[in-house]
Amino acid sequence: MPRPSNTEERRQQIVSGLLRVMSERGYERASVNEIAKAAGLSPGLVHYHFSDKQEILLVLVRQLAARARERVAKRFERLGADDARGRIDAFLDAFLATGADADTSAVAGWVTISAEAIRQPEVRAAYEQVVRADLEQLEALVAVLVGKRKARALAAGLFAAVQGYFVLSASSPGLVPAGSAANTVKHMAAGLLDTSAAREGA
Amino acid sequence: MPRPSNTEERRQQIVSGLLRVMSERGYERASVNEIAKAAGLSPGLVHYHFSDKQEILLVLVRQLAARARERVAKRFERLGADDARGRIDAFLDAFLATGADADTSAVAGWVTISAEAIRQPEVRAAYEQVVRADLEQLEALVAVLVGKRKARALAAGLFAAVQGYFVLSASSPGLVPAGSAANTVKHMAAGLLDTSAAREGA
Amino acid sequence: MPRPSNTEERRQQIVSGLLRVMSERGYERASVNEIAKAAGLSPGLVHYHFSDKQEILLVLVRQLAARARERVAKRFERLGADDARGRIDAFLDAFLATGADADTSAVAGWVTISAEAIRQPEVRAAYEQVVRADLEQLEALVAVLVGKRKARALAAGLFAAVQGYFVLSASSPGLVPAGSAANTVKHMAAGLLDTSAAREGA
Amino acid sequence: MPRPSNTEERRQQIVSGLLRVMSERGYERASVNEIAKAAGLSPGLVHYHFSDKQEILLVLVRQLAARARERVAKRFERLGADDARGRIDAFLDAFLATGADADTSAVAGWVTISAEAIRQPEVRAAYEQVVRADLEQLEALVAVLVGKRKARALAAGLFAAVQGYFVLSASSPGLVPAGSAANTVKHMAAGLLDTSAAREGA
DNA sequence: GATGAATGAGAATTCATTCAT
DNA sequence: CATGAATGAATTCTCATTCAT
Repeated sequence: MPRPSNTEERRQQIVSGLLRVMSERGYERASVNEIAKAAGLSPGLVHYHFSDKQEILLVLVRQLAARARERVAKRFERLGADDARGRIDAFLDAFLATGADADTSAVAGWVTISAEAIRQPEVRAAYEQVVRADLEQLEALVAVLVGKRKARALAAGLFAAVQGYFVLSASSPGLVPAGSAANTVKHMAAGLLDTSAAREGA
Repeated sequence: MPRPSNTEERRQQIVSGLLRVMSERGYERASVNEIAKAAGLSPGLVHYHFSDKQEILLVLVRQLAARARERVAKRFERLGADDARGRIDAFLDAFLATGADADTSAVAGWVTISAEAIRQPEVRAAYEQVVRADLEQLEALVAVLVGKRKARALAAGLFAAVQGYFVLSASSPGLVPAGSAANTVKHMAAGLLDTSAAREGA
Repeated sequence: MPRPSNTEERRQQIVSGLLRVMSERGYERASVNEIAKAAGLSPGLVHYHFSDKQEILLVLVRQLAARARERVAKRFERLGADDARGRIDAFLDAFLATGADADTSAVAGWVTISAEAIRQPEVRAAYEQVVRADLEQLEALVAVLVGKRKARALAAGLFAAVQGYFVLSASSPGLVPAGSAANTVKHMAAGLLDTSAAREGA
Repeated sequence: MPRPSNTEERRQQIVSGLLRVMSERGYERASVNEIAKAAGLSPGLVHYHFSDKQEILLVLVRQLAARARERVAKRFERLGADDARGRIDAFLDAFLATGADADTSAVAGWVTISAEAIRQPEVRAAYEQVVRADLEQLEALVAVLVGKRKARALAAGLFAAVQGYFVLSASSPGLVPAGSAANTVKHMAAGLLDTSAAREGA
């Protein structure tokens, strides 16, 4: 009679431990020992559940992305299926209203991940996959208003603004007026989409 | 007759070495040995010219910022002193026209620095200082058009978009339509500032 | 009614697992986890049936030796009890005809065991015991032809050649002409024993 | 004025340290720390002079082989260039007279290397290269007496006997009559080559 | 100024073994 | 008998920094 498996719970503890330590010390300096300590586990157990440190990071990438998607989905539920403008705002709110201001360590973690994606091919692959999915979702919403031709660039611009707020709020909190991020990006969206839509329509 | 000091040249070589190695391997994995090799110098000499690795990074932060300021200033020369809109576009072009598309390693280096700024207090201080200076410059330009009250938030939004393009182009090149960054942010600026200015003026 | 013991079967699975893994990775790198996996069992069970990793190795030593003895005995059955020359050839064939050419992993395992015997006293003891038994058997056969005085050294020489073929075929397959081992050692035996016997007889 | 390089001396110390420790504990259990201790150096220095543990082993393989070649060459000096039989005996003496009996740790090291060559591709490559060179040298000598057709197999047989003596003397000293190795293999050679030569000539 | 050898403190990772179930 | 989670020591390797020359 084997002991009931608690692997998923343990893996989750470890992933959370990585996020906690990483947001305080960066990925490289997040030693497996400290991750284990933060998770309340022994160091050896980390490598029992994960083949290496990078694998923990990859799970974290997907987990943070999944959380964001859930926030988006939850906001979408309250909106009509054809309210493209409302959905764009909801998308931006989902990322910035609770992302940049609220969950400091998730934002710090995400920015750290972005930087790691520059050189670690597997991290980059995971990062690109989730970014591509988000971008495509936003692009589809934008396309309703301005047409497919311009949608990709405009969506990228809005998404860049979101990512930029993450960076600035993690690296230089205090420089960005508190609570302004979501509103400002929604204004940007309005400016981009209304004038574009107008011109497009003309 | 003492030999003429080549300290400044050596320091520059080392800083450039750090940028090169860092853009390929990140800051933590940029070992002093590799920095020295990239600089064509011996490892020992690095510590003759810099007290520690972090000091090289701090110089690099200021150097990358100075280059950006120069690009801005050069573009300003061609514009009238009262052409606020032109100056905003010039500012954004200075960062994105040559920044995101051209100098890959500088962009990768800058994104890496942003992430390091999250935890290393001295890096954060240097980073914040240059970001604050840039932001204040942009804010002043924006204030001409929309008034001081809203300028900070709007400038922060535009600057966030710039930083976000850096991140995306470094971590996920290919997801952002090539060459679209500068134009999209200028459109954002137009949307933000024209509607704001209009409402402000009304 | 207790369930019927499958201990022997399990032990055999584990020993075979060790041989398989060891022939691919060596003894030290043959982790208990991999041995268990190769045996289709759980890691914990390995230590239920064996007190430690070395004990598995000791059983393997005796098992490989027993297999060789069986091959020798089987070949002896076809020969007259007084055909000393035939028996020597049969002995050599038993080791080399199927040993060096056929069962790659057994040969690799045996060579690995030889090396482990250099430092692990218990492995050495088991190894020496089986080597001594083989040597004494061969020595007795040789003694019939050349007398006791020279038998030990000549038997050792032939046995050394056998062991050497094992090493070469495991470490550098391709350097030894395929299929030549048994014949060459039988020629060696002929040369050694006939000239010795002649001189002895003279 | 840099400190004069002592790299070669250090590398030699480390290689000797590996041989010493390896002959007592095997390759896997020869920890870098102990190698360093045996070499009288700090652990970090080992990795300054060698990229990894395996590189030390590769140098050792070539060094042990070079020593054997030198012993062969020294013995050849005393012989006429056309004395093929004398040269074969000299070759065998060079390996066995001082090899198996005298330099215990070199023999133990070599046997250990043979076993490592089974799985580590780079070790195998280095091992095969030196074995091939030795074999070809012996084959050329043998070919003078028995013709090219049979030379390879006979040379391999004699070389196998040499390697087998190494294994037995390292793993089971006491089972081989002391001092008998060289003579026995020379008798084997005589038996093989004289009967072969006779038949060849007939 | 310059060199590159040297140090020693971590870092990730592996693994035999134990043990609760 | 059986499972597989858990432990903690050991190991290889990296690296900023120092220092003799």
